[in-house]
Amino acid sequence: MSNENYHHENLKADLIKKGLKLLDEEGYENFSLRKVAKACSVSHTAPYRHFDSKDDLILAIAIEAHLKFNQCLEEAVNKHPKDNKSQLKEMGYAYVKFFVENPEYLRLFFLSDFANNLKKMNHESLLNGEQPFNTFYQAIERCQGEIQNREGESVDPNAMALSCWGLVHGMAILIAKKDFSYDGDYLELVRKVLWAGTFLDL
Amino acid sequence: MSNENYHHENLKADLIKKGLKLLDEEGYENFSLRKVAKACSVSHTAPYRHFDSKDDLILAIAIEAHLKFNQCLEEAVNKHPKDNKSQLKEMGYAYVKFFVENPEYLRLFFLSDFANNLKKMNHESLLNGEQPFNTFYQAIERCQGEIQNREGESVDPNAMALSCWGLVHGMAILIAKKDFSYDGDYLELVRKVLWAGTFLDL
DNA sequence: AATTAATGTTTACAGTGTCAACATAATAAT
DNA sequence: ATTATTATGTTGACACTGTAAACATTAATT
Repeated sequence: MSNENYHHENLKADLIKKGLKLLDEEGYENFSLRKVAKACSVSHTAPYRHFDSKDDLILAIAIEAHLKFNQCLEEAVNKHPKDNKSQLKEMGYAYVKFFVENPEYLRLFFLSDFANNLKKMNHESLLNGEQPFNTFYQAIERCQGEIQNREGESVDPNAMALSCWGLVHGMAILIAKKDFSYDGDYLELVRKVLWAGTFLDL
Repeated sequence: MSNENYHHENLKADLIKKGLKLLDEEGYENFSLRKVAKACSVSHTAPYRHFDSKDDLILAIAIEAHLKFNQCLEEAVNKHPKDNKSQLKEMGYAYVKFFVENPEYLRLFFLSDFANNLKKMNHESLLNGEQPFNTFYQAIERCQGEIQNREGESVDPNAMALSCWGLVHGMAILIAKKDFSYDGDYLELVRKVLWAGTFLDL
């Protein structure tokens, strides 16, 4: 560390941090490698010593964001230590809330390179129990025994998973993207949907 | 039309057509104005005589695609001329099917500039009854009188709309993006979810 | 027939991701 | 301790992008 101007103490971490900030501020569309480099006061090719490509940096940022997301979901679970259904409902609410409050993460999670990045991510660092979709999925599985439909039959686990996840995911996107317009408190409406006695009371 | 090489008979329509094709083939990420221009055998700035910007062309393409989407939804409605609930279920199925078969349209519809383009579109040419989300929304409204929850109470229209739309939208995205992995026929599973006696049987 | 508008082309510019060649600092091997 | 090696930075170049300005040609209007 003799010449402070040459070696940036921890550039890799800084690129992720500043990159996430840039993404928040300017949006996915206006995100560029060179801007991130400039934000870190470093030459425009310096990131290549730490990331293979732009997509690779975005992937790293996405992983970072997933950790935040996962934390939100787990906090929701912990609100209802012994009630599986309430866990799942609370988690659905947190799921929507997270994306409504961080709409830019939607693109990061689900659009960065359409399945490619996310697929890679799933197979790598997030498979060690920190994957939010696993967190969500597991909560669904814990409920499975407790759910019947109106005829008292048990429910197809796959149909239930798709249904729960789809509902929550769809609401999050529609609201975050402002496609669903409603003249009131969106999150309150979500609460109503999830606790209406229909969700999970198949 | 004396010199065929100079004036391209109907460049505007051709740009939209070839643009849509390019989008299908190369994906949103690799879509470029110059490629579309080249596909139309025209200089790279010619599109600017018909569209203000790249986003403006994409918007026009998105409108074109919405018409296709809308057609799918209306065909679904017409399968059940007098049964509002069946109309809505069939429409939900068509909704998912459309995006599963045309995954690239997801980005076009919901990511082209995050609400900006779509918002413009909603306020312009698609407000004349051709807007698919209106088609969907109206089907929901037609059902409203027929739906009660388990306690026999009528359901908050807004909660119902968000719930129906959200479920279908979410399933479409999760499946199209291959985030929901299932070892079987996805569309059959969707059918099961929608006809399980839970959807619309609040 | 002359003027104007519509629709093309060429050229130029700044911004992008990425690669190759080079420079410096930190580390390992002698 | 000196040297060789590796890690991490910089500079410069390239092809590609969107877009604006200046110019050219054809179609439409007067």
